[in-house]
Amino acid sequence: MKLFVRDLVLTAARAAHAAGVLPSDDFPAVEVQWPKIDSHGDFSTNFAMLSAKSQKMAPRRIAQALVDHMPKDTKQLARAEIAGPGFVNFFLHPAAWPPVVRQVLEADRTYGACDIGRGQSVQVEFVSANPTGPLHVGHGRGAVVGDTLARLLSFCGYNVQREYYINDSGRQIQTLGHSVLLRGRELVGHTVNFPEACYQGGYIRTLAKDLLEERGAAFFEQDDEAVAAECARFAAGRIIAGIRDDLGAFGVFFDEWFSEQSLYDSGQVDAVLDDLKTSGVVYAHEDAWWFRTTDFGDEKDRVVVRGDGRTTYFASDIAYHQNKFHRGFERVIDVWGADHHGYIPRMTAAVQAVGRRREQFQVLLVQLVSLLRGGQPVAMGKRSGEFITLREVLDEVGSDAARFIFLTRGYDSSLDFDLEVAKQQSNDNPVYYVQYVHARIASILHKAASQGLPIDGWHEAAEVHLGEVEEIQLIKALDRYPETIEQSAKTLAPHRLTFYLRELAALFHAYYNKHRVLTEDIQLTAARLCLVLAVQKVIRNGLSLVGVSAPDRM
RNA sequence: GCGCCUGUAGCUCAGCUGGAUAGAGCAACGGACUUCUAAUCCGUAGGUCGCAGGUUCGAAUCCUGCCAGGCGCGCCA
Repeated sequence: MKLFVRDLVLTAARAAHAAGVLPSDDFPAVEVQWPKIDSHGDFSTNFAMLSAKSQKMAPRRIAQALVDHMPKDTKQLARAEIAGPGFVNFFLHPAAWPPVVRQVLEADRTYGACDIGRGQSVQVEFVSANPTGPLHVGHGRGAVVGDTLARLLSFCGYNVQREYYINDSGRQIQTLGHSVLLRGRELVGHTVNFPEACYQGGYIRTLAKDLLEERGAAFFEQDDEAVAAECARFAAGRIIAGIRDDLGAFGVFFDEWFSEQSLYDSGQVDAVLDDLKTSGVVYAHEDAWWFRTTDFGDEKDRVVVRGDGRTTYFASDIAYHQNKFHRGFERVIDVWGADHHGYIPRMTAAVQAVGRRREQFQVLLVQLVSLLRGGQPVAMGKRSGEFITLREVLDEVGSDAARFIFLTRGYDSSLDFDLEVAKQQSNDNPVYYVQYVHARIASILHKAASQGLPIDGWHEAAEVHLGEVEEIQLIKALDRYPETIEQSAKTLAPHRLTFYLRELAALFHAYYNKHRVLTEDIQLTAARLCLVLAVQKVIRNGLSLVGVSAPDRM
């Protein structure tokens, strides 16, 4: 509907120019917005103010010219008026709205989809937690942000791939292997001194026990590097499998689990370092190799190969991101924890050094989650291993509530996740508020069906019988859905979708409390069934993009 | 010290990349179930958008400088 108004403005402007009222045909991009106040109409445009310069005219005079040349042959437009400094406000005829309901019903699951992506190949990399222990709530937030973003982008015509990067190389993995080995030795009767640097969590013992069952006691009696490596491989494999299960229970799935080690095995790390050495981006200083990230705006150069010859994490990350682009992604989005923000300048430097544009690489920093229970912080010791896992949270509050709550704020502000609130089946808990709409409508439809009423799609009665204020407001909200989707995809802001859903839900609940859908009047009932069915579809579509179920009963 | 994020109602947060009289939800107070689900709704109250300048027709939004909180600044990952 917004597009319709945009066309009105443009044709009016052209007509005014043709009639000689507007001197210039250099028009700005037409912006149409939804006014907050009813008296400002259904839509408004700031076109007159924006073109004041190029027209060399006062905004209100331009606005007048627009209004004078507004197409007269349209039935949807009731009137256009000038207001304030030069806004043109559009008032639509109530009959302009019901066709939106028809669009929703006909488009069904594809309502709101668009093609701004034009098949562009995008990778979203998220979670990517080290395989040294189970996921916690913070990872959960990253998982939901990344996953929902991927769903949104793909709904908007992007060709999306979801990837999890496994840091299965380097120090942490060695430590993991060592930790398991030591716990294994304990199990077979040795007294060991368990260093603080090792992983303290109880899951290490479980892993050791599993390994003991599989390989027998003799395995832990050996004492060499190979055994520790074996432990590491075993433990990492198990942990990743666990992570995969936990994410699956959360409705998060990946197309690719990419191994860091594979970059070393295939020689890609060495290859990219060699290339960068020849091009001079990587240089020797003292006894290490440095990346000239300052050339790309970083505050200091960064080491890629240490004095002892070992590469840094950064080195493999350069190779990794080069690899991403080699695989054909035109755009790469990384979702990171906010504590990694210092890493962004060097990573964008790396992306540019391997020949890509800065805009092709974006990082989303997801802020911290504080876990609470009834307002009190839950202790989340890192080293101690005393933390609540994502799995435990899911078991307690359920995937729907957890996912929705993670999206009730923008990812760039920190979030309090209260277990008690998340569990509550009350209006403190926004998931149920939205889901309840779906259930209520399902219930209406159920009853309608039992009375033999038509509930399968568009009915012409809706053309003339949807005129209540609450009905028009609902339809206007339905009309806004496609743009909400597009905007959240464009700005990479999945939380906008949950906010929209709450708004739509509020409008529906208000409508529901004021008007009955099933009435004595068959035509009216048929019309309202159409509306309510359309609302249900949009709720269902929106929830599905967020990865939340749309129950028929609650 | 430098950098990033945040600062909006008592609390938790939105605010459609610059629009008109800044919005929700909690909490508080007062109302609505014989009806298609009260996990809901209606009403009341609540504001110097951290502070000070600047940019322009117009600023919560953009720029600068302060103030406060969080995080980061390794040849760690």
